[in-house]
Amino acid sequence: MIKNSEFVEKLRLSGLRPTKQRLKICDVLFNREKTFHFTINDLAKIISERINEKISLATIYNTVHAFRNKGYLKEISINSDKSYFDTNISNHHHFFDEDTCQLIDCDENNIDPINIKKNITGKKIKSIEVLIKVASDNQNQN
Amino acid sequence: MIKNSEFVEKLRLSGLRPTKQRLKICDVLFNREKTFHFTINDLAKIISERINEKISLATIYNTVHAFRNKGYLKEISINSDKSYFDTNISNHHHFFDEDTCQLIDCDENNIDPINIKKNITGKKIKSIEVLIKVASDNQNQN
DNA sequence: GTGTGTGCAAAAGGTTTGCAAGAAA
DNA sequence: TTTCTTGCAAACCTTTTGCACACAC
Repeated sequence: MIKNSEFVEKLRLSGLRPTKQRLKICDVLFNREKTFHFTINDLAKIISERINEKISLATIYNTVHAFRNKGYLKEISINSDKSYFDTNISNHHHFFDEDTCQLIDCDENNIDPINIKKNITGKKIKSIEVLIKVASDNQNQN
Repeated sequence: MIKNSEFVEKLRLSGLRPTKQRLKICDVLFNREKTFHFTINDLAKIISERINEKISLATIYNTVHAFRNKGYLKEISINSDKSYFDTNISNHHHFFDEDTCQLIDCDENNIDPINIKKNITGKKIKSIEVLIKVASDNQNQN
């Protein structure tokens, strides 16, 4: 259980004012046992279920983007109509369950480190993401 | 240079009627030396530049999705506001240049095969995609 | 007070859909 | 003539934006 004052400090340190909305979003995002994978829509739904006052969608977008830019959230590469975020910011990879559209962290022991032998000239590698798409066996697609 | 009759046959074999629009799109997509990475918007622009008659956006979406479902195109996982497709349907990975928003095929010798030691119970691995994001060195992000 | 953050509604952008007209079989 | 495909416009959904008001400092 992370205390409110810790969030306040963390936000201050990164130059973000600890507003009521941001603290509430911190609470929803980071007071969890397991890492949390979500879309903005998921998050908005959880927030509206948990609290009386509503946080505007624009604020949720702002906050999530601010947290991502500060490195408190990771945005996951999936081709989807929506963006997925992850509270686990460590270097790790994902399963994506196509049946449920859910992300699942891939344990780091479950996959060997990726080694890129030759990079694009003049560019720097910013990230390496592995996405393992899975689905039930009895799936037919057309 | 692939002949029109080859496209006709290919489409027929997959149960798709070889319409004028689909054949034109085949020509734009598959009559190339190198593999082609594109968004629907890219494709629509190229089509409208190359031919007199216009193909409706809805038809382009229909066709690209049909081709993807038949396995003639691969959809690439990137978190982006738009979908990216690839005419290279072989097992391979990608660089994504964040400066230009362009995909670049990663040579298969450039990265060792990915080995997933433990899969999600009850699920089958449908694909493994590696995305290497690169950008110019002098990039600051906030 | 000054600057930042919030909320609302409107707008934007990509994608999908419904349906009538057209083309392929 | 039956079925599939196209084209258009409207609808949809996620995300962004502009701006007035509120809050943090």
